[in-house]
Amino acid sequence: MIDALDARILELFTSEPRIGVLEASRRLQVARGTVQARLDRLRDTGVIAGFAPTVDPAALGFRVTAFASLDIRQGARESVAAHLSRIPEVLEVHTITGQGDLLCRIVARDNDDLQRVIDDLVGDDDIVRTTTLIALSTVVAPRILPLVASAVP
Amino acid sequence: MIDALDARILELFTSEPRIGVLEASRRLQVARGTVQARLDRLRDTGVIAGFAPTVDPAALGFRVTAFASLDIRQGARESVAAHLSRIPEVLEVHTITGQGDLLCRIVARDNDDLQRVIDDLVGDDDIVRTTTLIALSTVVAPRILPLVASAVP
DNA sequence: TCCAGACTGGACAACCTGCACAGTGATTCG
DNA sequence: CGAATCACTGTGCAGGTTGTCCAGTCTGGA
Repeated sequence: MIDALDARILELFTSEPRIGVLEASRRLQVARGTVQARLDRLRDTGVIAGFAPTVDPAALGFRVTAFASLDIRQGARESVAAHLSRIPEVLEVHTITGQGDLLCRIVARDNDDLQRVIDDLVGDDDIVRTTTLIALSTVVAPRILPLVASAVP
Repeated sequence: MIDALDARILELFTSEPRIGVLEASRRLQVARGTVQARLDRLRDTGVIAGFAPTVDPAALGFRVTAFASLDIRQGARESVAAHLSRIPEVLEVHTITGQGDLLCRIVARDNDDLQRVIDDLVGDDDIVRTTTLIALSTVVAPRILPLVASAVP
């Protein structure tokens, strides 16, 4: 899938994104065209989904992160999904196995605000039950480099 | 915290990251220095955490995403955290309220591979119980723009 | 009214990008 | 075995962009 050079490119651009292709090629001791071609390929194959800036919700004032598990009425997934996507504090929703039907990642300004967001959430009659888990602290921050390294043959 | 111009800058760089400061200033009808100053400030205040490439685990061959809730022995959080951070498939771990003690986001190549990852996970004696939720589909993909828009006064 | 902060428009040198090219080495295939 | 294919190298060029200045203007607040 990817080789050691790809991994080193990903590592380099993850730790120093503003580095540029030329400087990267110098650091990696390869030709500029090679780095360019690798980056193009990584983008084409979808490994690199994009170079969007990473926005920190906490810095925007949304200091509370929580996960909500939703049980929904059968066949109502579409409408619930539409409902959830209209709530800006809902950052991510997955269909899951197990107890609940949907798992949402949500943020709020504080605990009071979280109550408001959850009230918004459950404002849909097709949502039967919810369980909310508040994230108290981040033990391992979102990361991808170890996985990239482990993906190299 | 941020104003409408900040929000438009974030939107623009999120949807077209390779755009550059100059082109952005043209699109937004403001001076280049303004965009540059705003970007610097957004980075200084931590709103923009970075411009790291977004790596898609699925494109790397890790097609299964799951969430594992771990109950751990009291006072063992540190050692468990160290244990988890050594597993590359563990992308993110939070301390949470509620049933479990830790919530992990993990990926694996397929369901068989997920079993291996979970076996790795529970290989720590301080982990008392685990519940695993497999993400079957993504209803709302990770997003931040609606939140950015809602943060504007 | 005055001031500090933000925005504008302009300038400059230095740098980087996108693109192209020929040459080389390794691997695959007939 | 020879040929073809592919990736990488090293190089060059034109054009655009960046980082960094500056002076002037505008705005809201003291």
